[in-house]
Amino acid sequence: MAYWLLKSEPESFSIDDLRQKPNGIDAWDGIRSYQARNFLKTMQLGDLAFFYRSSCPVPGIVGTVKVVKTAYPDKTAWNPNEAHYDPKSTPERPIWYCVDVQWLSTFKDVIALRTLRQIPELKTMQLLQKGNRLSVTPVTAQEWKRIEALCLTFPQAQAFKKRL
DNA sequence: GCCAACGTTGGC
DNA sequence: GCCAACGTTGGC
Repeated sequence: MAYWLLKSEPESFSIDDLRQKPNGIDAWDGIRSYQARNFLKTMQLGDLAFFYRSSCPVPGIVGTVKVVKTAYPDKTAWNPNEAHYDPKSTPERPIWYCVDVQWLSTFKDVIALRTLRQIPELKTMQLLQKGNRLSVTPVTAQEWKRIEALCLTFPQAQAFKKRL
């Protein structure tokens, strides 16, 4: 089982948007970076991911999700009306892929990027590396555990633990 | 709004 | 295949 971090801008897709989908499940689509796509393709059923919100007043981790469907062609790439339309990708030769994720938990408080930077054990996080722009990054088991420990100080910790 | 970092494009 | 120009991301 692997751990990940998925970025999303709350103005386009928030963790509440995901939670309100049927069964809290939706496609993590619109990824148009080869590096990020390659990570998507290595995801396995049951992998866990942090939901990170970016481009907002307090960027940070807001909850967790689970991979419930492994990589399959991203249909939004074929639709000219979609923001992430890419004519180079076709149903016959798809370039872009997505996975399905299911909402697991929303933290009572965001774990701000600013907070993450202050934790010595998290210095290795890909998210925190200089110039990192990848919207899909791997998280090590140690990093996951360290952040989970942070979560357990939050009031909603019980719910979080139960769901995992 | 600024700008650093980085990926992509396209001329050569 | 090089690399300058350009576009995008995303924190601040």
